[in-house]
Amino acid sequence: ENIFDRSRMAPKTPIKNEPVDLSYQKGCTPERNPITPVKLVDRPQPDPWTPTANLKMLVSAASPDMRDREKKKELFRPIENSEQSDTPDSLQCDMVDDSTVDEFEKQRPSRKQKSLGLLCQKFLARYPSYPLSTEKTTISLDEVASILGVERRRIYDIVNVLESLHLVSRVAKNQYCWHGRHNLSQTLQTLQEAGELQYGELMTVFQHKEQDMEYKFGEWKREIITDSQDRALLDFSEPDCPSASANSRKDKSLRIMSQKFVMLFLVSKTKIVTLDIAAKILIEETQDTVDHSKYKTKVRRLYDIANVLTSLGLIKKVHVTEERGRKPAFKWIGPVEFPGKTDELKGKSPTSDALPGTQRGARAPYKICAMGKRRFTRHVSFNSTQPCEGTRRKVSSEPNSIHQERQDEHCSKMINLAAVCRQKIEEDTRNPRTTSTLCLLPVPGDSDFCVNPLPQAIFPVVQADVPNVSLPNGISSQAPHPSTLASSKTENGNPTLFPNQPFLCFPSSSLFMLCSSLQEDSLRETLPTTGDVGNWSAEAQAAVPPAACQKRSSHKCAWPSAPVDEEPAAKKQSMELNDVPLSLIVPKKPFESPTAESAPGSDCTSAVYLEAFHHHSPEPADQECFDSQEQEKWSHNNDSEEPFPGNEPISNENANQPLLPQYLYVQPNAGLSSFNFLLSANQAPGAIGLAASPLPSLSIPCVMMPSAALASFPVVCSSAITSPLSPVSDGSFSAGTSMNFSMSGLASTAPVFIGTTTVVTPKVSPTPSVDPQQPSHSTLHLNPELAKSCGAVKLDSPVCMGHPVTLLKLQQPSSAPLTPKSIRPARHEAFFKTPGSLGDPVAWKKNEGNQPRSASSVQRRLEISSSSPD
DNA sequence: CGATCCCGCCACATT
DNA sequence: AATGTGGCGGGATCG
Repeated sequence: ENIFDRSRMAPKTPIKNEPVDLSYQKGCTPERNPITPVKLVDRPQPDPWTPTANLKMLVSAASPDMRDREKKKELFRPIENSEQSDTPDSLQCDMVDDSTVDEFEKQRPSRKQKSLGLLCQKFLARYPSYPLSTEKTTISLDEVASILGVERRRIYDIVNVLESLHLVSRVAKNQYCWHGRHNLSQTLQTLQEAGELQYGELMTVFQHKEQDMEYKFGEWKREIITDSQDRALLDFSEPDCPSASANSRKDKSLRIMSQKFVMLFLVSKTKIVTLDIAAKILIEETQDTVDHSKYKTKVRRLYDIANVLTSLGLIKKVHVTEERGRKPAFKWIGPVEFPGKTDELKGKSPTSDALPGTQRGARAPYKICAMGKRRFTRHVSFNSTQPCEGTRRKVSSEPNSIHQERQDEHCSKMINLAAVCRQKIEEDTRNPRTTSTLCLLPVPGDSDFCVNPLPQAIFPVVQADVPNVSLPNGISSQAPHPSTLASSKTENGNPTLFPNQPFLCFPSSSLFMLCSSLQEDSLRETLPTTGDVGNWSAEAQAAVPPAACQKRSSHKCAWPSAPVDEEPAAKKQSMELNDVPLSLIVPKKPFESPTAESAPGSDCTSAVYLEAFHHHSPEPADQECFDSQEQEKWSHNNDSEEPFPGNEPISNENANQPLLPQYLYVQPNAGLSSFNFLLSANQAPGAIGLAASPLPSLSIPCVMMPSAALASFPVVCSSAITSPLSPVSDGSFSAGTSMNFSMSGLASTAPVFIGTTTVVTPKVSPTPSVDPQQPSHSTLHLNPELAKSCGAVKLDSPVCMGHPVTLLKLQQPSSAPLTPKSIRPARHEAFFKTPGSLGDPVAWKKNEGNQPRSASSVQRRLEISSSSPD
């Protein structure tokens, strides 16, 4: 419930009603709610006359908390409340009272409904995950508490944890400032490093045999005790001046605990920490006198923290079974790797400041404060920038380092994206059935690229909504076009699994990197886990003029060869820029120009860049980044050759070209793109060359999918694409050349098929020359064709046991926005729609709490942007 | 019955 | 002194 509506809730919504409820109501008709708890509440079937009920009633009546209950009750009966408000009659009230009592009794909101986790979600739903830098959201504890219908005490619990991660900061009494997740990755990185120092070794021990653990633990404790004082302070950024602010404060424990808790995760190899261990470690009590009560208390606190972290989508509950049985534990599902070289990036990105329209610019100069102290110098942001003041409270923490935000954001986005993907994958791996899946099927043509034929080779498709969770506003949330939406839903419902089908189906809104050959060492390339991602983007950014980054809106294709200078024309500004998850990769090769030429005519929703990517292989050793477990998992399922997008090793040696892996990268549209693709351009022999005019010269094993500007669409590609065949994109693409993806932007989301097989690739309109401008026409024509082709494929090739669904998708999208004018509007629409509003409720629910948040943020952004002409 | 964790008392901090 | 914070743990609920 909460998840959906946040769109409407303005921070200052009247306290009267639960904002959530209101929105909810608006969004859905009451009739639809039957299943929701609310419904239950409404049900006037008071049966209060059970002994228990009476008793409870009396008690509640007598107790002061009656109020609260009333409040809660209201929360749970959104509809009624709203009605009431509308009809201000005492009568109503009375009725309410009666019913309330009864109802109340009956369904005293279950404990769960009042859980801290839920509360936290509500809380988070009120604020954008990635607030615009310009908007400073202040949080009034009182207000929030009343709005959410809880005592302030509870809010403290939440805020304290959030504060420990720098999602908020205390500004004044009763006032907090919302920062969002912009700096989250950085914070986490800092924590990781700190954790490494503090717990690294210990955790290692823990993870292994418990035997020596005890011993180690004791040793560790002693150690800690000796110098921990110092350390502890360090870790906690807050205490800017540890010395000054008399560490006397014993408070902050929740914050500190929270940070430590997070550290444990980050340090842990398995990313799983049991409460038991965490509690023990965190007690840090001098002696092993882990007195039970203390332990108990610690655990209780950890639950509190865990709830919040869970709401943030950073951890999830799991159970680990050990000799003793199963223990409660939590698994880290947040970003794992962080760009190691923040500093470098910083220095490197010339563009950052230059970015046009960057709101950031408006910000006050940030000070870099060396608060970090010894080891944290680097992570300035971590500490509040203020000079120490007497007390912590006084220190109004400045929004954490604003500097290098772009990079950070960028990186974090990447990371988040990756994390999301990974998470999703993991989940899916576990329950393939529940989620839509991305199937990588054996690709006939190219072995390098080939996917494991095993049935297991099912990859989760990242739903459009999924990415939303962690992604910054623009990025993940592709505002799906209505039609798109429909299609996507369909997809959700039916996992795109084509047994034996030579297609690769990719979820939209995800970033994938496909490479031709697999190499062990290239693991670091793995999208999800690696910190490299950040680097890439950073690099790319640096290399490419900022302007180039965005602009699908402009419809111009920024080709590498073609200077991005045109970009300025694009009005869309920097706003989105920040959100652009990926940066363009500038082609280093000359051959690109041809491509550019061919493409120029067409509007590109997204810019496609080809680039010879050199891995700087900064850290060959990076493998570690990769969660070993994950690796195992993957390898487990597939013979080591998993072509999993993220993990796929980069093609290398076999590449024809001396240049190492080249990637074809499609720049997502600013903010709205559905997904990004990175494909290795290196062509392995037999690799697919894109026949399409755009990249003829390039032999690209794979084709990238354009990020449909607005739409998220699935891409299907067969590995063996013969040159003659041009990938067919949805109508909008007019199936011209693969490169025409750009056009897709106009089109709604349509699945893209890239296939080698003739069957697969219907040559709709092979002509690259297709005018992007008139996608509509082509679209029309094409659609039918596509449909046919699809049908043909389906029928003809056993390979494609494809679901009809898939086919449908293809057709649907095209049909929607055919008219030129519609196109425009469509886009516009897309602009304003957020996955949240459009998305499938179920899907949303499935996702972690953060999704909603991000969505909301997106929405906010969009709304804001709306004001300005596109 | 163990896992969770709500609830709110009450000490301490800040205003 | 009033009000803000938040440690803390009893005990209710959940599974």
